[in-house]
Amino acid sequence: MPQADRRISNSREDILDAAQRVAVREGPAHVTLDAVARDCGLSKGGVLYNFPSKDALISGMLERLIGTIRLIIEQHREARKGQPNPTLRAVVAASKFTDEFDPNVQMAILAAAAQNPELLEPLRAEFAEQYANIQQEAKDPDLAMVLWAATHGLMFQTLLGIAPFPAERQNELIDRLLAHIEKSAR
Amino acid sequence: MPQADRRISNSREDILDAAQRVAVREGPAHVTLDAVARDCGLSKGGVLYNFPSKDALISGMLERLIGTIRLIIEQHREARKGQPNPTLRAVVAASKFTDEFDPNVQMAILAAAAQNPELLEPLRAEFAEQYANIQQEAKDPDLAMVLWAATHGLMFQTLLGIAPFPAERQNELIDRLLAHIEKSAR
DNA sequence: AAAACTATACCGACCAGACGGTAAACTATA
DNA sequence: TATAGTTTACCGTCTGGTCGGTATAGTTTT
Repeated sequence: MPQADRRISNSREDILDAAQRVAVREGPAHVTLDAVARDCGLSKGGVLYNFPSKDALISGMLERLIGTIRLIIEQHREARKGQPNPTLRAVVAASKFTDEFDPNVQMAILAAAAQNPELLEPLRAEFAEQYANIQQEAKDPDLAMVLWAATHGLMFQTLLGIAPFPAERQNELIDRLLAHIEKSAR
Repeated sequence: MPQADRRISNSREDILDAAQRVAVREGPAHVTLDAVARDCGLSKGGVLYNFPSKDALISGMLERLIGTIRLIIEQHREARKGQPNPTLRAVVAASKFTDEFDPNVQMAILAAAAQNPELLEPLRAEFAEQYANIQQEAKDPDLAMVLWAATHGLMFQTLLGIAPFPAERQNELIDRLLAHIEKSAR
């Protein structure tokens, strides 16, 4: 990503921004090519020039989403370098910041994935990598997996809006998770 | 639900059966009123007579799904009556049988919920009840929640096809979960 | 008991709108 | 002037939903 590339066309980023805005503002179902085009001040043709299909657009959204999450995780992991279970702890800690990512955006991706499961491939890859790292670092791999899964359980519950407790309680639980991990490392 | 009621019209059940078949056979995106009607040998009008809207149909699917899962959980809970954490252990144990419910069916509901989150209300209610029971029964409520969440994490991973391990490993993990619960009860 | 009436369950043609995608023409830039 | 980027106009399809109509069974009226 040299500067040249970015200047020539930051339309892609603009379009992805617009797609997110549309998802947040109008709901996951309204992330259509027309709506996105309208929002970013481009024509539909212009959008389709940058993303040759709607699936490509959704893919772009997911990849960018994973990218930013990855960054957060990486920061947390850096801070825990040398300590036990750095990846697991980073992932769990990062999950506290998930609220910043609007559920509607994630739901838009999920809805698209219902029609074309391959769209989730980047997510699968990310999970596979996390899995490998966590397993390798863990003294008790099974326990590590349980705690990793718990994080996802909490995330999905809030994503779908079916969590039976408020956000603060969820944060408590995440802290409890982290405590568990530290205890298990000893 | 006296017998009379059921005999007068089992169309609703027939339609729900068809909707499931369509979801499994053609994928979540193809669960349309036309497709369901075709599959159950009714006309679209007939389907809409029984379910006044597509949302109503999806709602029907979800409610029936929850009903059957509830049954399984109830059986497990009955078998654990008097022991500690009966609900939590029942829910976790029942999650082993989730594979029997085709992901496509669940994805169809999820996709519809992206357009109308209220559709998930029955699920929210079910979760709230599980939550209340589990919390009340647990000696360590936080830990119980972590394990409950872990179950959901595993379920969602396989539902979305992004689990980084095979089904056997997942079952191992569930057993590990159960072991954890028993240990924590002492 | 025959006729008139009503309710239930269903049919199937049709519609309006949304949506993804295409193609040709235009524009600016290097 | 060639190429990248974008616009405009249009198309075809899919889909949820409406609506008038029908057949059958049951109920009331005469």
